[in-house]
Amino acid sequence: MGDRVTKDALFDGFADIAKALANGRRAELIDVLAQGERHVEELAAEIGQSVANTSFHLRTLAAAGLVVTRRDKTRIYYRCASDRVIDLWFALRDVAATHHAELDELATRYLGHRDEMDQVSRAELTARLDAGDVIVVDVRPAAEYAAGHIAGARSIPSDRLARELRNLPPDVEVVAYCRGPYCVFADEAIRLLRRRGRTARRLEDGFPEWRRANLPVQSLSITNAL
Amino acid sequence: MGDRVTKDALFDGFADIAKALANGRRAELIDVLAQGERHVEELAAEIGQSVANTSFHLRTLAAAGLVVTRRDKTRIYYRCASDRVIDLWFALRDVAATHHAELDELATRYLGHRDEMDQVSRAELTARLDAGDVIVVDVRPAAEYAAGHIAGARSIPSDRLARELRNLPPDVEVVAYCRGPYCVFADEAIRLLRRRGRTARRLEDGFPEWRRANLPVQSLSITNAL
DNA sequence: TGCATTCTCAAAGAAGTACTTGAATAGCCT
DNA sequence: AGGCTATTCAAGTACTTCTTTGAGAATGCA
Repeated sequence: MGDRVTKDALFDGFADIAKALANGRRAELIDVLAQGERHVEELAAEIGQSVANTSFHLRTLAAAGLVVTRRDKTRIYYRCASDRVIDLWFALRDVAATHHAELDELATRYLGHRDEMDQVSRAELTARLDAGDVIVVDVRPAAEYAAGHIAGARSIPSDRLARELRNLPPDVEVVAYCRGPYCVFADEAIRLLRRRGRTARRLEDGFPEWRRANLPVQSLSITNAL
Repeated sequence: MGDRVTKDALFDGFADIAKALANGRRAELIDVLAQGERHVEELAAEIGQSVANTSFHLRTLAAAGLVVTRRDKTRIYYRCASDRVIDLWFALRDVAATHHAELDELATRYLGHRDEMDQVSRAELTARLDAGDVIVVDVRPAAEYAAGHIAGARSIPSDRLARELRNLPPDVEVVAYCRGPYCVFADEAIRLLRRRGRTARRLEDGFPEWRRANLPVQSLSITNAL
């Protein structure tokens, strides 16, 4: 009790959690799993890795307790172990954005320039949803919409937006959202919508941040309006 | 923009932050630096490592942007780059406590059994400090008290408590605090005080949590009552 | 029961990390 | 200027991690 060896072992335990996140592919996995549960094959496609390597990274995350699994027939679904894991991921991103010297440049290269002023806040969207004068479009992959989305949002994955645009009622502003601040789907959607003459803005951040703010969400099986 | 290679580079950037924390000795350093700034030699003693190795770990933390330095004469003082780093450390500990299978056992082995019911909440201590019917004792090393402490607290580092106990007014409850939930100083102090017949309790968590809750703090140079 | 699907495991090489030792640097003080 | 102190750097060894490949295990369906 109180000795060096035990203290070192304890802090090695904390470091184990950080080790689990200390790989870019695993960070991508957590970012995807923050949207909701997914199975291995989909996750492998999302992070652009082999199924074997994805499985290896998922086991690493599971060994640290960050993700848990559920089997349905031959599929195994992974999900974040709890909202605490999501909060840790947010905190990590936050530190990276504030202090990591090169991250700004990397983010700009991946995302392009984004006009922060041109985003809809969660508070504004809540009010506009109540007023009913806005169409909210979820441009993430359909599996993520199914696992959970903003209550009242409509799913149009970004690769289908060009085709389905005609089905959106005209003369109503569109608000698009995606995975979060480091996701390009909503930005691409906004650009496309504006080229087609629509009024469109991006929701600040994405679905996980909306959910963590205790705002109303739905999933295709369970409705969880708050 | 939006391509695989750039996305991987971006998430490797996030992983860099996690890598910085992915070592037990660096985790200990952050836990100490969450108390306030310290110089290399002290930090080396705190984590039980050589100065060279401590310096190496500190540079690793600095390269990731988690800590920054300040020179004063021949000493170099390290401190956390911002409160976001502290929040990340809290989030990491939180996940570890909730999901890391062996951490509970490691923590109990290091800390011994701690009666959660027997702690003073921050809210209660704030009220009692206003009422003035309590003595608050900071049992961390003197350097940490100097860098910042609870407003109104008195410094008695745990290794000096037995000798200085007689100077504490009798018949007043003592509340001891230290670095946080994974620090043994306050627990040891409480045990000693009770053996000597004093009424004594531990403050929940420690100084960094008090400060992050925006409660009044002081340092030996600057007073920052809120 | 047999076969397909989905995921995990094992081995192996390349790359990266931790800690020690001893030398080098940078700023102080007389 | 010269010696002093505090810190960093460099080299070396032992250990760990990442990714690929191909085999293996668990479940479901016909």
